[in-house]
Amino acid sequence: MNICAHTHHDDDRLHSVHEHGSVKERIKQAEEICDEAGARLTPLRKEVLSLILSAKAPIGAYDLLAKLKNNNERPAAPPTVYRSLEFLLEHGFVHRLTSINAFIPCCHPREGHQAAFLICQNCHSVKETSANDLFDQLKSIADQGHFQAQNSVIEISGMCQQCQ
Amino acid sequence: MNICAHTHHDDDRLHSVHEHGSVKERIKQAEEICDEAGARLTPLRKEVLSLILSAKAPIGAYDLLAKLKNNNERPAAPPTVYRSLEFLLEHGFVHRLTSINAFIPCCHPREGHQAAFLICQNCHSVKETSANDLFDQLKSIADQGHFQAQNSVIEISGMCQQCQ
DNA sequence: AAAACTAGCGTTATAATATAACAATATGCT
DNA sequence: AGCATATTGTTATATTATAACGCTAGTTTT
Repeated sequence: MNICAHTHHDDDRLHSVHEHGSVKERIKQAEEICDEAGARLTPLRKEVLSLILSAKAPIGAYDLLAKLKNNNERPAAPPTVYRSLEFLLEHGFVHRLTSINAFIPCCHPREGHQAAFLICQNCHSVKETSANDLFDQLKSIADQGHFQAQNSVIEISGMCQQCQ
Repeated sequence: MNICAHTHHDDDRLHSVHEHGSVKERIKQAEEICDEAGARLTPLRKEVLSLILSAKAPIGAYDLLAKLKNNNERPAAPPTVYRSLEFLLEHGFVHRLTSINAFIPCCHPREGHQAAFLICQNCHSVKETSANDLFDQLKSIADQGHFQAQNSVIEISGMCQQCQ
């Protein structure tokens, strides 16, 4: 099992930088992935991804919209943001946290993994965990129900270590 | 592990009736639980619960609102529904499916359990599973992240047996 | 090169989901 | 009855998300 943090706590941020690289590096990685896949990381998409990477907590669509408007002349309306988010989700660069209607970067965009999230209700930090055992179990539950799983949402809310 | 269905498929419905009793019986059970807990299952709350029990698929807040308006003279606005839902959620009579913004009855209101849900994207049936092993694993993930879990959302979307 | 096609984005409008704030009424308690 | 509290009514608005249509620029086809 593997836990990655997306947070504003200093210690975690250091850890996070070590693990994930700077925003710039991660954008560059996204560009490479898009090149390989024949997808287009346009300036708009890049900016939205960059905003999500820079945010130190999950960020909502309308917060992204506001930042887009602040940052530049580019006109921006809700579909501008949602379309970019759709692209970023499809290509695995970000995750949607459905229980809080917000978005965070994916720690391991190449892996196409499913993840479980630990969401701190106090400081809004999020830890992304790729727990293979967990997903094996989920799969066995689905199998026992003769259910063909396509997509899973696992979000645990509570209190992170720093906030306890 | 234990799987319960909330669906309109005939075979499942029979199964479901056998398992859970009729709407009337389940309302009665809710009344008993409220009595024990000193909570008040008012006519409004009872009606909302009854609507959720009668629906053969997850039902949204505004659908409930529309049915309330149809059924009687009682005036109804969004807060009417949301407040009842809040009560029913708190007392474990219903679950919220955050990935589809809808509500279903809880199969085992006395147990105060956490559940995982298998949501069919085709027929909108839902199976509720109380998978203890799964929650043990979740707990161990949370522990490893030194995270104090309060609430978990596990929703798997896909295709149920009948729809495959 | 002109025409047809397409992906991406702009723009306007609206749908769908949820809550805040305050007023009125019902219920339980002494 | 009088008081406190819980519940519901009511109005307004916040928040999240999508539909529908048009424009532009780049690409492909002829």
